[in-house]
Amino acid sequence: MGKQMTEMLKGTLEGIVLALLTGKAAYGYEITTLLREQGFTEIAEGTVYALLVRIEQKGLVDVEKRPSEKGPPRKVYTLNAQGKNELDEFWNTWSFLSERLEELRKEGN
Amino acid sequence: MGKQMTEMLKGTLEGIVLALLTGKAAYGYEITTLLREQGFTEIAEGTVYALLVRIEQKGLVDVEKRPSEKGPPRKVYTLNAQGKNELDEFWNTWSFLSERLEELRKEGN
DNA sequence: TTTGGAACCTAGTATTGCTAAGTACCGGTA
DNA sequence: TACCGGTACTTAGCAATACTAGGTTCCAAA
Repeated sequence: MGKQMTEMLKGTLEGIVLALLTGKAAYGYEITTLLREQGFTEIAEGTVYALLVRIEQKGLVDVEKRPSEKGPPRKVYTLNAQGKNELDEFWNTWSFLSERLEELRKEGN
Repeated sequence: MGKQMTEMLKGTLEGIVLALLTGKAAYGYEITTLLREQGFTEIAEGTVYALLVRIEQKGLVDVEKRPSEKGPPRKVYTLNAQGKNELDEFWNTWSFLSERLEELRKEGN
């Protein structure tokens, strides 16, 4: 992963995962796969699991264990009310930053 | 500063400062003021100085000391060729992330 | 002399993504 | 049976970066 991307993901990856969970519960391995499909091809597996632990501890998601036919049980994450709030805030913060950067890019000669 | 914004600035603040330096040299105190005017009202002064040390050590800027009428000498930073390359890469990384996020936002129901 | 603003510096902390290694479960294959 | 590969999750230690909270220097004005 490019160093720039790694640093830029700090603070956005959590929002990205929360957004992925909107309207659709998912488990860790699945989320990693989704991220890779969306173009984040080099996201480390461990990164995702660590992030999921974090958002669970923050109370942004509800967790349910479900058996899998192909391996150890899955931990399925569902966005709860608090998680939705956090996601709203994330979009606000993102919008602000995004607008500032687009202005800066325009000015750049 | 909101915690989300703090985390989101990781990886973008450097790009923002490089962008500010495009076509216009500036010194630390001035850059801090510029950032505040652009809406980043709570950027810590120490953060900017530390960042300037970093980009100087990475060789992205040239530095010149100039006397000031009102205090200790200013350190004026100018974007050099390597800095312009870094800024280009920054915009590429930013564009990628930005596009992914806009897609995610659209999908969010 | 003291105060305040301009201008810069830095040690320590918290957060977060990555590296690298591991465990558990199961089906297929030699 | 024994092994391998894919699914699925976990964790300890490291690196990068923004913040906190102090500090220093210089000069002019009160």
